[in-house]
Amino acid sequence: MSDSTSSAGRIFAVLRQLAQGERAGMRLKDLAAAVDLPRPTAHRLLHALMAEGMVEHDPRTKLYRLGLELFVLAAKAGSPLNLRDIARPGLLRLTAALGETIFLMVRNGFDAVCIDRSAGPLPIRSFTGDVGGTVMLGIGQAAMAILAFLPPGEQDEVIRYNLPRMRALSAFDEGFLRAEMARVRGQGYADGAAGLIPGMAGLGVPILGRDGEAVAALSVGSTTDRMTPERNVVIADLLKREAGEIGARLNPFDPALRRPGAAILG
Amino acid sequence: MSDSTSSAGRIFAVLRQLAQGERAGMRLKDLAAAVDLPRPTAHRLLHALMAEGMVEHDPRTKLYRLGLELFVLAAKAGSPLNLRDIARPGLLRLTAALGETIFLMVRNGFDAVCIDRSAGPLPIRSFTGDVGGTVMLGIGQAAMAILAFLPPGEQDEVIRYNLPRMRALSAFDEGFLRAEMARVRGQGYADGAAGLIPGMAGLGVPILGRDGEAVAALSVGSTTDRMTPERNVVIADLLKREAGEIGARLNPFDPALRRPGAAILG
DNA sequence: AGATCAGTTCCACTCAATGGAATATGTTGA
DNA sequence: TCAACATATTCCATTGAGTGGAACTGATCT
Repeated sequence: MSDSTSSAGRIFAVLRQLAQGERAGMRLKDLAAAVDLPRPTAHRLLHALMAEGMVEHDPRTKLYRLGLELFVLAAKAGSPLNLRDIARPGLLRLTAALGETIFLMVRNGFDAVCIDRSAGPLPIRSFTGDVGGTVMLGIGQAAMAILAFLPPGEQDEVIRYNLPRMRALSAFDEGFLRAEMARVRGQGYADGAAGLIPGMAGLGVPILGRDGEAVAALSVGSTTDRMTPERNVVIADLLKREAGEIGARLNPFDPALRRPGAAILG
Repeated sequence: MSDSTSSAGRIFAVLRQLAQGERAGMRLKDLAAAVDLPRPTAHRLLHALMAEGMVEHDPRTKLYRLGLELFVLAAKAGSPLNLRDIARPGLLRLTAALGETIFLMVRNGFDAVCIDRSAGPLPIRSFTGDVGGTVMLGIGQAAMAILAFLPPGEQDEVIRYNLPRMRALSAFDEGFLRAEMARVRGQGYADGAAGLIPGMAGLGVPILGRDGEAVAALSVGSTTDRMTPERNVVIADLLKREAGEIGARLNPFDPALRRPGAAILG
């Protein structure tokens, strides 16, 4: 933390704390304690954030919570030619064709973030949750599909970083993870082997950048009874087709870049 | 601007500038000029934001753009009992029943922000755009539905603030706006009178808080040929039913609040 | 009604952020 | 290929913006 502008650190510590905290919001005292700031400092910070619309305050209950301006910023975030815009038609086609909920997940460091979701008719529980939801690379079909299609060096790095975090939740060992990655890489898609959420199953395929490295994934979230082995093959094919098209539209000759071949995503 | 923590102001000025700027990102020089900061300061700020994951930097092109962590924060933002979660089933039902794209917009000061969207089969252009999209209260059917169902005092305030902003875009006069508000209030829904986007039409109904004040809106985005007067009535009825149910589930005896009757949204 | 606790305001001090200058890096043109 | 330029990045002495202890206010509990 050598030279980090500490204002920024504090501001986002506060915002993250509000994001973690109770849905209804947090009181000043608890928030200040949680981020380890004196009350007056936290107070001033919160009011600055309120002026920006990033935090809301219910005067009746004295609760602070995240403001809607964050949606406005998030809407513009993401890869340059906007993966989301490119992928949307594909998501809609898949939902229409399969009658399932489709997720678009992007790699973000050691995690994958859901940046779009096209909802099917049946209600789905997923650890991804909704747009903005995060999972460790390797957990769930989409994030597994991404991990399985990273270059080996990066895979190792991700595993080294994520394994300890995974153990905290459940029993994941490196051997199992690597075997699963190999299997997924072989068949070209991740399916719902790990029954992390009872009754729920899914299937994910990677979206590959020009260099053949996974930058994102498409996945289906569904129930176990709808994901039969025969249907899985059909679904995987459809997903692969769309993912391939998205990847192709992502890559070619990015006009914003000097030469073709540049990575689209950091 | 008396005592505002200027760090926060600068940080969000930078983020907003990145949101406005070109999709592909901005160079340090231009960004610094745009937010009127010396280059080194902008540079330090950007790197602090990168450490937080709020900004990404493509080393090849030297372009800075908004990072995916914003999605993570935005996912947790919004009203306490999470209007979005409450409303989602309704959005899905409506999309299924009507085959149209449904928007969920929430009031945010003088604007309305789209916080969810359930996509129908046909491609829709709307000024709202997507989740995170913003429109002035009064523009478009959803934001008009909200405006029309605010208490008179607030309506005046909104009009006073928004009219100048509106004139910049197109010819809106106060008389027209007020007449439209009265009409919408009378029929209980906003329909696509103003053809701001050629070929596109829509219909919005308010979601009312316990005090009868609009806090949000449901709207349909569609094409003019699909929005016939007869169908509008059917659509309005369906929307009203769902909006009523959402409003009801929003209000009663919020357990987070001491007494029933508190406003859910700031 | 008094006590207690959370929220808010105040302001002198200080240390963190600032930004001018210097350096490094990469880009353009000849 | 190499100079000339433009942009990005690092450095560090200066300083004023943010800090936080203390005091005030107002709400809530007993």
